Amino acid sequence: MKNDKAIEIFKDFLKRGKYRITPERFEVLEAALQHEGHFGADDLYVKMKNTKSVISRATVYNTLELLAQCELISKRNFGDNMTRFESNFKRQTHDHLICVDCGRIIEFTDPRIKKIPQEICDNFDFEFHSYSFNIFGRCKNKKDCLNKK
Amino acid sequence: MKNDKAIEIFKDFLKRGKYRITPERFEVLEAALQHEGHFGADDLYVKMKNTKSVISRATVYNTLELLAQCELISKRNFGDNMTRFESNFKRQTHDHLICVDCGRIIEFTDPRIKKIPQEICDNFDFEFHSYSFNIFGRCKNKKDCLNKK
DNA sequence: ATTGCTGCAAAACGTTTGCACCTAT
DNA sequence: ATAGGTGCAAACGTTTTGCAGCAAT
Repeated sequence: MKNDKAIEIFKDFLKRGKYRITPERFEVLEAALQHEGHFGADDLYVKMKNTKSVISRATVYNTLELLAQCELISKRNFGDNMTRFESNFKRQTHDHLICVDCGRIIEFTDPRIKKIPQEICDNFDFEFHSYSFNIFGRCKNKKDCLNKK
Repeated sequence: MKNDKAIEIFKDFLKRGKYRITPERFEVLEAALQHEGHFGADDLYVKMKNTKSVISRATVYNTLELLAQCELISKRNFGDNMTRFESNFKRQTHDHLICVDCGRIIEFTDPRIKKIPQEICDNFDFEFHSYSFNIFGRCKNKKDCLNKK
């Protein structure tokens, strides 16, 4: 199965941090990896509940935090006061273009962006951790517009 | 007084949008411009209340939204589920470097970043609105570290 | 056996809304 | 006169917490 590698990475991370290996944590990992695109913690909780899981909200929130720490998933923030996650597993790093009308999220990569964060950190005597580059606009082609808002 | 220009800009914006000119709105503008650095909407509300204002929470939130619309202030999001604002008035655009340990926010500018957002929007047939570029790291020099977290 | 993790519910937090009154137009 | 804005409080949605029981070490 293709998630075996992720399971192994998570297990190692838990061991290294002296966190316990529990079935619930792997249940959340499984659900997070199988989720398409970006999702909120509560979305995932509800989705898991709908598939007869007995997991608790707290465990989902806690585990997503751990998964973000070991970089199997990324935490995102698109300015709507809701933390979103997305799987990093077997995906290249990318940035986001968000339509302020309909909320549609487009992923893009630009080679010019890559080296900037590390350089800025060096300039200010910071140890680089992560960065987020979000561009907000309006999609002109309204055929694609989801108009969720 | 140096905020006269901002008051004028806001007044024009309100007229253009057929919003009413009310003393409360200018009270919020005044407070926002005089606030140093980044602030949350509720911080500003509390600060205004502490200086004997009778303004309501709803008015502060609504007015900050209007001030962001006319670009006298900027809305920021540093990943902690709290919208922050900062005055744009007489300031050059900049990006942010945030310490994940202590929450300290450093502003920087990098000329390479400027043109990217518009280009990306063109590529995807979007009308450019705004962008945010946040870098997260840990400050190595712990003398400066605020250790708020 | 001992912590740490879990589920549950309730609290906390920032933000938004509903409503009656008020005020700028 | 009348839309629209205001203050207040209560509701909202997301996230965090407290606690008793459970399970991984």
